[in-house]
Amino acid sequence: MAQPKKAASIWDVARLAGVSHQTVSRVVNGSPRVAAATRDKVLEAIAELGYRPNRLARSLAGGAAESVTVLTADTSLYGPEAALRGIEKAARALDWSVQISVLDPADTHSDADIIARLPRAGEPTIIMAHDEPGMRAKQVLLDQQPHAMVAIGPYTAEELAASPWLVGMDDGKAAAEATRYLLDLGHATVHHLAIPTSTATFGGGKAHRAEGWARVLREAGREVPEPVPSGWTIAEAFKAVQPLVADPSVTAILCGNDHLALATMRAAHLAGRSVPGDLSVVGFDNTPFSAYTTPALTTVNQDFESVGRGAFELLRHRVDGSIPRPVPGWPEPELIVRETSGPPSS
Amino acid sequence: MAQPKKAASIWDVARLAGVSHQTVSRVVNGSPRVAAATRDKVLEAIAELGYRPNRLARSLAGGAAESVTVLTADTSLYGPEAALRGIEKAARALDWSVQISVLDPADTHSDADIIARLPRAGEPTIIMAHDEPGMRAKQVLLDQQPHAMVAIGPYTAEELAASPWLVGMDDGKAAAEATRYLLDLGHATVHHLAIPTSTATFGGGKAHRAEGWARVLREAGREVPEPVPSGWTIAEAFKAVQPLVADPSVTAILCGNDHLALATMRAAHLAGRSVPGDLSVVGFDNTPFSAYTTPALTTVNQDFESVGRGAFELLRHRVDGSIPRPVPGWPEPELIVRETSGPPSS
DNA sequence: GACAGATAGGTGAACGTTCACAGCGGGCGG
DNA sequence: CCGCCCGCTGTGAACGTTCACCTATCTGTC
Repeated sequence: MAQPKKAASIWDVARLAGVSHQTVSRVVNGSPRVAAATRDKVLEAIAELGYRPNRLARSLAGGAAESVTVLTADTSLYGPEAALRGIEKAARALDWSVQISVLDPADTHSDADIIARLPRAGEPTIIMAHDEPGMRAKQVLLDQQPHAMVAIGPYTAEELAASPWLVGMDDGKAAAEATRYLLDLGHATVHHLAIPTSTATFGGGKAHRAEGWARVLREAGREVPEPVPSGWTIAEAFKAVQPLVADPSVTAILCGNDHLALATMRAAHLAGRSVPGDLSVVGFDNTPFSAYTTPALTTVNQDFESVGRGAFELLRHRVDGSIPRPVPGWPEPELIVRETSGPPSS
Repeated sequence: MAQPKKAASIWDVARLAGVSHQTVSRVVNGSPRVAAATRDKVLEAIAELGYRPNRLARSLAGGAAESVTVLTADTSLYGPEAALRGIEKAARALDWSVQISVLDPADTHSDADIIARLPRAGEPTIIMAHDEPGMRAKQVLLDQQPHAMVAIGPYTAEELAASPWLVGMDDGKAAAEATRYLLDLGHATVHHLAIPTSTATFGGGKAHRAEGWARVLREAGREVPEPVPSGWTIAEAFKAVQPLVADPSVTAILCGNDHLALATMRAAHLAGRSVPGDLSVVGFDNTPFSAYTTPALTTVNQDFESVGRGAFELLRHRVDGSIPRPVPGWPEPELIVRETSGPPSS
């Protein structure tokens, strides 16, 4: 089996079935205006030749795109990885193809560079990055092809409602909830080990983690300690969090994600501070491993995979111009209390 | 800026520069047979129109592919994720585009299905999956387009040398090393919590983790306990490992990857067995978090990102028919001893 | 001073599909 | 019995490239 010969084209099928190439096209695309007998002949020829439509040609000719390009931050981060997974799943179910292109914060991306990432003009695109290159990409695409782009990120309900090309969850609200929880436990204040995107736009977006944390502290009339900026890697977090765990007055740390939380736990352990006895640690994202650390991590669940799926659905509707059907919902971020949080010891 | 108009084509550039479309093509592709003056005119026109070649059209017309399709297992696994990252990085550096398509073990994939994943016949492809669908995909592509495919997986040095389309590291050897280490520590035997791909082909591939583990045990004349099969998720591993941690005669467990190891540590902790006092745990992959668990995980480092990069390089050379240059090497798997392993207590 | 060979550039077809439109019958209303 | 519309099908041109091949013009050689 499996002849290494050239793949059959629509013309080969047409010849074999004794019809025109256009009729084959109609059958393939499920047009209703084809007689049943003809359809069968064509279908038979398709089966015999093992014909498969060529995606490239289809797109070139201006047909349906059936392809998404995902512009993303580093996929070693759990959020982007999970969202990508959701997108891929949803796309695969509809037989769309998925391109990925990582926006490296180290590169400077000109507008043209970003457009060059797309296989063709108007290529449906999902942006998953709220750092500088991500924001720039968003702007470029918004200018050039607003109908064929969707951005995933931390947005408030109002932002989501105002911009039909935005998809995401309100990180700020979730961070607020977690902070309030720690305050209610009796902690005088809560410190924050922040992910890069959170500090970069700190004070800007209402939906960012650091912002939600700070808001609750202010509202409660507590001291708002300077957030401690960390890089994305665990190693960087481990280094950045040292002063925090060394300070006995620090009794609660809200971490920008579960990796940072793990680094914090490790650092606390080495500094001789017990968790949650001396120090409460709360993570973010409910990364799969977080339920299995010892002690198990208290964290905020985020269903990134569903968000990815939702982004894909929205994009699809925007592209084909159908009524912007409400994006299928997903679970709100939710605090999951496990073992790393408790009342302060003193 | 940024007119939402249709993108400029090669013809628009040709018209503006006062040359033929072919000359533009030559300039774009860096053909030497263009007069300097003409080239400048064309370049100027390109700049003015913001022209970017259309990838789709280029591929359709039979030009260089500049595109890879990655057929992969679930990207939530560290190995595939890291390798994909390596591929994407290498591809981006050369301005190639990357498609991803996940092979779901739940689906039955017919040969035609697999071919249908490719945007076009002959599309350069990398396969990263050693489960059933992955093996099938490998076979299909080997039949149809051996010159445009590369497979990543656990292979021995001999397999690698024999099949120029294979790339990978010898997991079996690494597992053997880890097992020998535990034996040398004084453990009577070593138990194995196995990843799905390892048990599925258990006894088959010499390069599989379970195989390397069993080999060392046999060579040392030790009892070879039945390997305990686990699913990929931490939750599944946690469940699967229960009998092992409950058994006081079990003093050392080699885990198929770091996630399984984390589950094992957690289970051991809940069962009241201390690590490494009562039980030594060794993981696999050196997943980023593994250095920051408490106690820090002893594991086997695997540089998947480099392997991914190597696979891309190899593919590129195979596609353009250049001498199969030796794939740039990468670090051999290496045991990293941290805190979860030690001599048996009794 | 004619001719081979190189050098620069152009022409038309091909890639595999969709889109816009034209044609051709047959049924049905007048 | 004529004409009209509708259901089905075919024709030709696009889409944006590259490829194979052809045509000028210039250079140098004998």
